[in-house]
Amino acid sequence: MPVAKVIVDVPTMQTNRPYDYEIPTALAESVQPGMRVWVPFGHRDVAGMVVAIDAAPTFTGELKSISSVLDPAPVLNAELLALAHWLADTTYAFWISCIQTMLPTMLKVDTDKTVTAATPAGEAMLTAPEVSLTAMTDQTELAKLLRGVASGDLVVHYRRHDRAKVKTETHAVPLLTPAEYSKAAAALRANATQQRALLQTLSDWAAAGQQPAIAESQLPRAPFTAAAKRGWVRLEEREVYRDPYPELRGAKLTTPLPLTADQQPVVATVTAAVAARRAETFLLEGVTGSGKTEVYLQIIAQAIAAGRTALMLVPEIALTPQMVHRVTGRFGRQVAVLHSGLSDGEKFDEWRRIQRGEAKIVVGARSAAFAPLTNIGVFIIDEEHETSYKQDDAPRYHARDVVLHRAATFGAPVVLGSATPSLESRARAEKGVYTLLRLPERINQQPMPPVTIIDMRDAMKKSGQEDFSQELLTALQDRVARHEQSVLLLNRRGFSSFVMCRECGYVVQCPNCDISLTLHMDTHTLRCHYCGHEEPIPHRCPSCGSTKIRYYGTGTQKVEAKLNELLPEARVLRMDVDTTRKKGGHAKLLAKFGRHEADILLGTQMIAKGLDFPDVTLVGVINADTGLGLPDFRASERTFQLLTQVSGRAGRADKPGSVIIQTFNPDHYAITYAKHHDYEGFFRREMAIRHLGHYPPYYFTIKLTVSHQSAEQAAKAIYSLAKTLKAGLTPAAIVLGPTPGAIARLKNRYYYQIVVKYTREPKLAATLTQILDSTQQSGRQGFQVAIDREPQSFV
DNA sequence: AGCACGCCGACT
DNA sequence: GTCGGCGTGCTC
Repeated sequence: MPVAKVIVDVPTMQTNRPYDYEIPTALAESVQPGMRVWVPFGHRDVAGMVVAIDAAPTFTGELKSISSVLDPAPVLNAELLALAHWLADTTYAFWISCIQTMLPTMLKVDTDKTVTAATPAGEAMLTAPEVSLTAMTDQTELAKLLRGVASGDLVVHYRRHDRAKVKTETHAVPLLTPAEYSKAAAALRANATQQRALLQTLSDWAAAGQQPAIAESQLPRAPFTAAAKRGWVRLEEREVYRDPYPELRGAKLTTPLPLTADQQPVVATVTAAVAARRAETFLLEGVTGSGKTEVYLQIIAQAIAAGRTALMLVPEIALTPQMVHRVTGRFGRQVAVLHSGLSDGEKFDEWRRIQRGEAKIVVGARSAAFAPLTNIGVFIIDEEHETSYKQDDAPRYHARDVVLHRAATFGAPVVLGSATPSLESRARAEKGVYTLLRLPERINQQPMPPVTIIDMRDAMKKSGQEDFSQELLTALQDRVARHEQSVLLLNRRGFSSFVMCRECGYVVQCPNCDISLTLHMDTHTLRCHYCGHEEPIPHRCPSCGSTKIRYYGTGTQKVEAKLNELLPEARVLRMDVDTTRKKGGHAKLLAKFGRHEADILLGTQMIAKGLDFPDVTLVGVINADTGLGLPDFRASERTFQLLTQVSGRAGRADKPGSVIIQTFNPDHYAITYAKHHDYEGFFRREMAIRHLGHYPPYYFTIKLTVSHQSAEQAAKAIYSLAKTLKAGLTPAAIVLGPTPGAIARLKNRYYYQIVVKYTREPKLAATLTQILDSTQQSGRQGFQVAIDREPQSFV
């Protein structure tokens, strides 16, 4: 007797495995792996996912039966089901959580718990025939209802409501001939203007053989329903897709641009791998403006021509209309776009277009790595170094790993593109694991803009300004006078979280770890998140003795005000989380700047990515240092990447551009290599440092976090966890901590963590699984354990 | 996550 | 004597 293996929607360690269910004869034909089902579980009903159909149960007890099937066809195919299993294994996340992240939100089943009256006494307890307990906030009311359940006066129901709403439009199917319509019109009363207009419209549609949506007629719905009753027309509900980019439709498709001598071999090499169905990974190192996007588009075109599909990932922030326009402009409606700016309905519809094979190209942010494309011919990850490809919460996956895994199953090449590849990827290219491809020249042979480094230690003394050097102010003034535009980057990473001397640029370091200390305002101390070292906040600089040592950080609002004061004639556009919160706010601001309605675009990180304005001839970086001060071994890498990227924004068209970088650390290698646009130089230097410090890419890393409402409980748990962990490790592994989390208390929970650096640990996976299991058993009292492989940061 | 089962304090 | 507190264990 066949049984369904079901992963139930109960995200706990104990239930993180398939449960056997009998398939009722009525459903024997319809139940398939990849379908969502509704099953009895314990004392209630829950949603679940069928992951397999087996010939016989492994469970020896009495089986329960599947109550109902929620999907007419599987929502996950065999490849994606296997991917979910692999994802759960590699990220230590619950299987069901992985399944849910792979599906659009609209396919998540909402369960609602309600009560209805079973007796007259029960009726008296309820304000409505059916009362929901899920949304109940009033605790005394809830207690009252639960007593009613206990006494038998009320009965509990578990209702599921599917969010998956398909949008429909009403279409009109004309049933008469034009001649018959004019006859009907003639029979109308003289004042029936609306009916007459409707008959005319229907007659036109009948003549043209059309069955359009009634909305197109500009007539109200009422006359249509009346007409349907008279047999003049039949109304049909037809499914439509919610189109996130209606404005892009109807435009003529762009044609491929001629390739440069650099681009051509890149396209040829990758398309050869596509044709050979070879799962080779290419690292495409191309400077800003070297025409990477055109290369991607032509590779995609080749894959589509070969009858295959293509998946392209871009960072969320780069999914501007500009970018979407380039891809849809080339491939039209074959493209599906997936990103967080879409409504749930739009995402669901794009997802269904992909699943049905109607969209063959997917462009999307991180989670688009799970797009239900079949027969994928090529994978592309643009700006491959971007940290947003790693998800911060469970399942803690990296989109790059997901793509590489899928590429192996499809036998398809992967292109990782970046002007500043992550050290991990560049090192793999060095070792021959990836194939390195280069686009060293900008597309129109333009030189990279000259970069001037301003030493703020001197500049502050001269100008008396802490945010603006005289050089930067003069340059800005000059651009305003010439009606050219400027971009000003305020590097906000690490806002106020570290302590630096304004006199000499000294940042307080840990004596044991070669890493800057983090400010903890709750305890007024500086702490090291690697080894747990702690010291009081100094009042004098330990290096030069100055008293100008303070928390470092500055805000966009403050800088904007300063700018208005110093350059009153300049029109400033501020772009940060506050001004772009609204949907489309980001795009609106950029469009405004593009229309030349401002002289200076002032913003954080988000202005560094994917924007291309021909009239920008000056890029200024107000504070290049903030990233450097972070207690993060990737601080130099991130600073270099940011500075290089933002520098590439100056003078992309016919006007030459220049870059001014203000810093308190003018001699830091991340800044000097960025000045010379020297990625390779930076790579060698940083690799040497990583080697010495036993950091990635020489070592793998894993972070374990324990949290609990009680600080003592959490601390106790992390030490016992550390003991178990160390028992499963070889002596070669380096264990950092336990230390308190960067934010020791979050939402009234206390966090402790351990970081392990290792190269080869055969027992590590088993040990981690064991840790997860044991903390769940003993941890009934609210322990949470999180495992993060290759965390973005150690803090 | 829910929910029941089961063993100890302040009430009708 | 009981009602009910929430610790512990299970859900095919």
